[in-house]
Amino acid sequence: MPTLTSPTDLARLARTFHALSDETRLAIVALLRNGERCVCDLTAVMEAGQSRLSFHLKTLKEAGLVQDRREGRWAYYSLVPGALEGLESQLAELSPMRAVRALKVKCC
Amino acid sequence: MPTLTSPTDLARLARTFHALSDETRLAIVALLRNGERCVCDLTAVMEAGQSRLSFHLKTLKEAGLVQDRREGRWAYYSLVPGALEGLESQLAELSPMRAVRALKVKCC
DNA sequence: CTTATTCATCAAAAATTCTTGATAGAAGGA
DNA sequence: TCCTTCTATCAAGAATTTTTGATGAATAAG
Repeated sequence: MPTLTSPTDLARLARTFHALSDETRLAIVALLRNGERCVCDLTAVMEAGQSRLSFHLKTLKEAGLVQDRREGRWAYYSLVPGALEGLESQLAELSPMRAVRALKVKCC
Repeated sequence: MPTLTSPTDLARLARTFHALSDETRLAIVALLRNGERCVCDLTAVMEAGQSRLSFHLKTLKEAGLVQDRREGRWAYYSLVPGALEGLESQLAELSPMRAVRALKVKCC
């Protein structure tokens, strides 16, 4: 039975949510839904200076939500496959209705 | 087509994630899965002073994640039904694989 | 080799968030 | 009424996060 009450789990989950708790970072994630982008693209599309963007990308990367790939002088960032889906699952674990929903599935 | 790119949406979503970005608040949510609790219970169970807890409960309440009910001198807090599930949906919208999953459902 | 571009990192300042202790209100019991 | 309990709020300080501008490394082009 995964209870998700361990302080360690909660701390890690809190850090992940923190990565998504900023509008700039959410906008980055929304952009990356459409695929990989280099930092220069992101700086152009969003209204953000380069070092500011770099800071937020680092935050997202440390949370395991995005990954980067170097090519020449460009850094391409993309969503880590499954990361958001994993967070969804953890959120579901946090929900009080999980048991009920499981029951419904069994019944129908 | 809900794109979830509107700045307003992102700002609200960011605020919701912020409410969950703190270990103390996550612990509160985890506790409230089992049902309503008065503040005095929470102060006892968690290692937190009363005004600290009050601050975090207010944060969760303003994010629409918990609600309170007064009874005599006690304040009972509980999860807002469906709030976490709603957040789950928004997270799903943010995920790049949504379209693919929809396709899979169609195919199988 | 010199220059320009892309990006990460650093330090300082600004802004925000969190904690703490004090105060006050509301409710109930003696 | 007086006292205690439960809770919210406030202000001050502490801590953390974010922004900004500067610097430097790496890459490539002229």
